[in-house]
Amino acid sequence: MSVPPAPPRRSRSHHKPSLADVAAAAGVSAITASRVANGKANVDERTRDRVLAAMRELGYRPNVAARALATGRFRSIGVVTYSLGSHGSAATVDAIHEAAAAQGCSVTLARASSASAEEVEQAMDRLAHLGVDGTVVLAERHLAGGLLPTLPTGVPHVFVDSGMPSDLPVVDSDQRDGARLATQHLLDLGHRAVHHLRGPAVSAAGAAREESWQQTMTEAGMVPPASLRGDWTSRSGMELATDVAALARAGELTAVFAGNDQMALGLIHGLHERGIRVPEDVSVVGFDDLPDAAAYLPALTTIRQRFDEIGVTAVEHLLRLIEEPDVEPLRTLVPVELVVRASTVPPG
Amino acid sequence: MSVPPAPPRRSRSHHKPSLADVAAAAGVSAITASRVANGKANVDERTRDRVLAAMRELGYRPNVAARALATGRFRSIGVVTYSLGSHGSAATVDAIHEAAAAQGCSVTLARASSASAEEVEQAMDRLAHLGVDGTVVLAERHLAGGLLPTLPTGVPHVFVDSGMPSDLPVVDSDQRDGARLATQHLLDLGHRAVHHLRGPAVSAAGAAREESWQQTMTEAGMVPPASLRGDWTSRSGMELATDVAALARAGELTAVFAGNDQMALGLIHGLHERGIRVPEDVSVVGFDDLPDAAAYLPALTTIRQRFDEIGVTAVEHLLRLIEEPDVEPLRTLVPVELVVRASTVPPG
DNA sequence: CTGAAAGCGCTTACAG
DNA sequence: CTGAAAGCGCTTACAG
Repeated sequence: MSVPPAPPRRSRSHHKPSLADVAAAAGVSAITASRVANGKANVDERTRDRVLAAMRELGYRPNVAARALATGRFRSIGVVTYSLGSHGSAATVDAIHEAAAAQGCSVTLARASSASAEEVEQAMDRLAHLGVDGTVVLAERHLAGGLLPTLPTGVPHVFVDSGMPSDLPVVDSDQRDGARLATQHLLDLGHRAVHHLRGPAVSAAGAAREESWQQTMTEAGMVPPASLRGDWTSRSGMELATDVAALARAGELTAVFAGNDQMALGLIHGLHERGIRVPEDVSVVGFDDLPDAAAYLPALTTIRQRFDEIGVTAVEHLLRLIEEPDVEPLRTLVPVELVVRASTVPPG
Repeated sequence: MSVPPAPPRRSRSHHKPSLADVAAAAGVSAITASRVANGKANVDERTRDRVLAAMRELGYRPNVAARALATGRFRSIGVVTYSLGSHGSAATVDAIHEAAAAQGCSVTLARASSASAEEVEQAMDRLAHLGVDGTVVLAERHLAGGLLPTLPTGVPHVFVDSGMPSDLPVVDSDQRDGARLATQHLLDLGHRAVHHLRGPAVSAAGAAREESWQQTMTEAGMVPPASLRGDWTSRSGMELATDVAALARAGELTAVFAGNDQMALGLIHGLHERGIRVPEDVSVVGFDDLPDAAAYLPALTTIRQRFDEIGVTAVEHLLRLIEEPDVEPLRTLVPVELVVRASTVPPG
């Protein structure tokens, strides 16, 4: 008497279980299983339990591709970024990611490997292929501006940290207020010769900080001197120390508002090498409040940016735009804060 | 005489054009259009040009969800990370992203908001739902170890920067060699009392560096003193300065190998506050070579990690595992390098 | 070199 | 509260 071959046990096979497998195991239709998978209310409690048990038993995972294809929504947002190298962009991406996850959205990265408009454009193009419901773009003005005409249509965008035209949704730190705070702090300390070490020409944030520094000086009755131009790196700060040292020795400079913490750090290093002490001879204020700013020598007085809030706000805006494409685009300015430490004192 | 209404021009509608639209516009079948979209060779050149032109004209973008559903491949890799806060993880993610993009893969982030094993596990679970072909996990040993039993099956994983069991694919800096290099550098300078400021207990990298420091000391005929324990932050380095200063004053310490640059920075700050000079009184070596390490005061001697190469290698391994699931898992040690700057000198 | 047909796994109205 | 049927947009053998 021959033993009949065991029937193939489909639902136990090594193939990833589908909703249909779950449904079969639970003795319901795929559509009911789908309802359970999506947490819909209109399912009998006992049915739900059976389906849930089947899912657990089979190790069911929904197939996002199928879901996306059926719904037309990817539940994913894209982030275009030049690089994660700067603390600001890394922290912002971190916050974006957290906020997106809280909304059940995943985050897909698209990186523009160089700072050229084409690169950013290509990155966005890739994203458009990648299946996202919207994107947040971390980029400087010239980049974002250059790619405006070619933005992939169909999905909404939110811009962070850039000086985009006012009819576009933008989230940014209150750059102008930060620069005002920094400059006024130095002025309040009694400095009259407050110089500015600005960021690269292409940076909208750099431009805003410089303008606000100028304005603050002017309103205080001072003539703002020519600003020095760095490129955000500590190396550029070190190099600029030559000029700053000369000005300081000539008595034309007692304080510097650096466009960011890294340049401030480099500047302090360079001044030290030339025998000029911070803060005794020159006071320095930065911008960003990097995680280690309090550990610099001297501990750095700076403007704190709320990268976390920028990220959260950007996601909030983007999600609203995804839901209601016709809603008015918002511009949000995230407040900054002056953090006084040891690098600023009254002029000697 | 009434004008007949214009026929609806489907292919020009605001709806996203599908491959079928492209095919219709080009006068070919969808399958031929698909071949062109995927760059297959077996298409007549003139046919290809027609299809390409139609794609351009319609602004066609492939629907990744549909493609993934049909092929079973997402062309996307997941990255599980605790946070992008540290330069190391941000730089690694950056490199992963670049390498993945070069292979036509997108990168999806999954963030474990706390350093608990459950969090990392949940993050991986989310990724499994998110549709990735594999994941690279940036996590400390205890985390990765704790979640081993529950790793989502079906997709391969590569671990970075963690002390996983040897049968798992791991990519990591050569931590032991780095610690040896740092310690030996101090020894070669003539220091005998080389202390170690180690990372948190849970860190596999921290443990490896400590062990290698101990071994190097022992092999040089020295008895390694008790190490001090920080948590990677510059703040913890500042706090540990109290103990280090006491040891230095007692003549029991002339050099410190700090587990990372941030702790080194904080330590130097704390020592300075207590009137102990680096490098005149105490030499300090870090680990990482952060972008600003050369701008610290003094410029920091440290061990350079090649985060870019770690990321690239991790992607390489993962992609191979995706292609051939049965391939032997590899462990790769990425070389590190000693960078000598101003924070180390012979003992006074 | 080109195409007709089936199917990937899910959800969405529409019924009942 | 539950289900049958169609369809999301693409690709994959299989023919020719």
